[in-house]
Amino acid sequence: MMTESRSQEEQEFLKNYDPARYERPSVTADVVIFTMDEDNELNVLLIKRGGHPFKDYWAIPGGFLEAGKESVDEAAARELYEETGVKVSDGIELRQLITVGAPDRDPRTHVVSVVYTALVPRGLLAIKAGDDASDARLFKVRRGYDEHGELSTYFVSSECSITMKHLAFDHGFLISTAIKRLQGRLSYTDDAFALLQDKSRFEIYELMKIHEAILFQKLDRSNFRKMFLRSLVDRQRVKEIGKYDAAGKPKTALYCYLERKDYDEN
Amino acid sequence: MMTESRSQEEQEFLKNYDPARYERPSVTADVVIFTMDEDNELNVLLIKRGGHPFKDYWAIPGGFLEAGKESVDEAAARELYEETGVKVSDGIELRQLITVGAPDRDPRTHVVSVVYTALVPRGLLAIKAGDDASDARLFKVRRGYDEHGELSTYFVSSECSITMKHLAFDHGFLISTAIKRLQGRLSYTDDAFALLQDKSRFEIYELMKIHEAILFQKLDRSNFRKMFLRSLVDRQRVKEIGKYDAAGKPKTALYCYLERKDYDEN
DNA sequence: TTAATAGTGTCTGTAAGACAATATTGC
DNA sequence: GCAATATTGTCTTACAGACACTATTAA
Repeated sequence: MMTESRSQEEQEFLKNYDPARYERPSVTADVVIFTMDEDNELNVLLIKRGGHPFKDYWAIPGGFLEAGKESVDEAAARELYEETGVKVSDGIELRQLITVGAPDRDPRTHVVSVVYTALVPRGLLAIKAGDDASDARLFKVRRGYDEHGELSTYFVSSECSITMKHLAFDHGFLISTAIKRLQGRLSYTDDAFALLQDKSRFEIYELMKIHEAILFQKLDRSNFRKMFLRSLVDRQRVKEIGKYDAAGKPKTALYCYLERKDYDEN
Repeated sequence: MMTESRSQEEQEFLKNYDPARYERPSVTADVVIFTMDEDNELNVLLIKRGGHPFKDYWAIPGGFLEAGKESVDEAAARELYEETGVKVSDGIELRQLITVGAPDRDPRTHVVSVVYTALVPRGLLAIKAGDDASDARLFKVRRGYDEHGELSTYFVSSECSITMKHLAFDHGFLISTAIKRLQGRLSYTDDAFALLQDKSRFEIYELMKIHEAILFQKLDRSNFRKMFLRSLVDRQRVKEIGKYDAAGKPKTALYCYLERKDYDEN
């Protein structure tokens, strides 16, 4: 990023620049946070809005960018931390999904939202409602037929079940987009590993459960295993770390994920 | 997008809402515009900045979002139209690429840029420099070894050759990201068709040249043909529209692209 | 004993990539 | 004529998906 001085003339220009000349929108960083629960189902974190607009509606966590102080990525990381206690520096996946900016999507003012997807292992989650929320909890993501016989996505917690359409703002659309992206990326990224309880110690079928949860579909054990051994073990994306117990008896094999430089960004 | 009233209380809240409470960043919509030239090379449209900052540097076209008046997508479409005379309503591909928002990427003020990729057939282009630009032209995108022996991307027009690093702001990074995304999407999207001179009347190898230009790599004619017939003709993405001339003699077969609902969005 | 989980093997169809052979076209 | 372009075919390897068979473990 080149921000060093380029000319005396430019310095002069900048001194006289008035940033208030143009009408500006607000910018938020929102995060669709996914995890896996004890039942091997895909979960999404929703907060119950404590204030207007959409008071008492469920929404994805997000907050306004503090202009001049932080980048949009940093705002997203901050939001993730505030809501879950998880830090990006801990190696959590936080990836840009889409930016939405229709003038009327927020009734207060023109809000441009930069939306991220985060994949967090359940064990690391310490969920707390931020100051703008009255509640925060995980919802199981399910696909099923609604009252009109249409296949649609809905969200289930211990206390309530809500449909995509009943979320605040356009958040139903955003989560739907996030799920489709997650499904599309599954075969050529390491997204599934990010949802493992322990990346350095897992069984094949643990990973398969994650694939199944994301795709909403049962997979063939034999074929998944073949894929795993070929695409991951043979290509050194993953290492076997022993399949015998202390007594030397064969046990279910354990594997360890090998971190790599990122291959899809930049 | 739900913006209808939800409660009397919320109406009251909105009446008293003061949008000036928070410091806001500026938002721009920038567009990386690709096309193919007569030499079957990938081209990108750059403008020469007419004012500070980065005066006289080459940059991708873009402009500030008019808050409250237009969506970010509309701002990008407007920018595309101003620079090339091409309208999204004419069926031009305009796709979100990435949003960048570091506080210091623009020396004037905190600018969040939502960056799009546009794929435009050469024949439709009517390039004109916008009011903030002193020049606008197409540059061939090439890969080659720089003075340090590093493989890098650079841009060549009839008059000058510039490297990625010498573009304004972080635009080198943005174009680089756009190219990688284009390459990655090539095999599972219809991006290549968007660059055809005439989608309803083209030869197989015309499409192959586009693939080659995007991948910076020669392809095997025989194998490309097989892929084309299997994945595109058999699956009705494309239709043969005759391989005989008026006299009934066999000619190079012509194909017609069949429009479809989008499969990657939503 | 049953049911669920874990692991292996087989068969088919499809597809990618390398490469050879043969037309056709435009200078 | 040559060179570039167009078309077809062969061969090998790889892999996805369907499915059958066998162990092992836990209730």
